Amino acid sequence: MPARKYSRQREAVKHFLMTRRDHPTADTVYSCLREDFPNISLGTVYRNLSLLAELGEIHRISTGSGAEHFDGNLEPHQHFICSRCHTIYDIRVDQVDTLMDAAQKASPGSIESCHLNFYGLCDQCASKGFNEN
Amino acid sequence: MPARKYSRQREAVKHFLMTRRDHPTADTVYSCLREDFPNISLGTVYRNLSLLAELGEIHRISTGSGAEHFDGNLEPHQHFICSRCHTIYDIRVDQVDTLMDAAQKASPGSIESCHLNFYGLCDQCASKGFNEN
DNA sequence: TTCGTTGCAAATGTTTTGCACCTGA
DNA sequence: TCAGGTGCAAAACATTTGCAACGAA
Repeated sequence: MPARKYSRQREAVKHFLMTRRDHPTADTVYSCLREDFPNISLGTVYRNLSLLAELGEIHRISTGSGAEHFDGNLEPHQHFICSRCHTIYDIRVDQVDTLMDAAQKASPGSIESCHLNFYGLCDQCASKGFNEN
Repeated sequence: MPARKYSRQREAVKHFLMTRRDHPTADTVYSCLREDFPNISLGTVYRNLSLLAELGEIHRISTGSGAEHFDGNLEPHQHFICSRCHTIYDIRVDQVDTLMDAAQKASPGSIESCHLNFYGLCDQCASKGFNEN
């Protein structure tokens, strides 16, 4: 890994994610940062998102539909993803540490992290009378 | 949802996944099926994978790196994904039902399924002396 | 006959990369 | 000074889609 230098852009990407309570995609980060950095490029946003994720300073969320989402919230938490509107909600489940201990016993390697996504219809969509399909 | 007709290709996609113990990508499914169906197209493979996943006859696995993987194993199980070689291992953790009950209480919607991925270095990679980065 | 399915190819959407220039240390 | 970072544009991937022909019911 090469040495790292300060960059205004990287700082802005991280700061932006930390002040959001939702889970933007790279493209959303790009559009929003453009307001402060009219010349920032999408490539730079992607490069910094990948780097920050690798450093563990942000989290990458794969929902299984379309683009990746990013999360600046480092508190341990999990996600509920609505199968209809694809909104990602934060939820907090306590038993995760116990779960990881149990999983470690059955695991072909040393577990370092765990992504726990719950899927279903969110209450908003349910109240609009949507059913699953 | 439209009525469904039998198709040799869809049957082959499903059969292929059920006989594999690993977790192929769409492209792998395509390449392997080409041996039996020299004319099958990638589009058809994608269409059938999506359809089967929607019907719950196979599972879609998002690892967060590159293409989606598919799994014909419908037994409840979870995955350990090596951060270095990206191999997906099946693991079995028992507490998942309890966990889902607990999550339901904190959830902004009705939970229907849950994807649980563990990340870390697999023993193979660890023994090759790799560290995390 | 009907309508879902296929193969093909083109299109789309997302992410990565090469390169010349810029900038922080 | 110089390695890392940036902007830009092109490329690389992964996946979806339009359409005419095909095939199951």
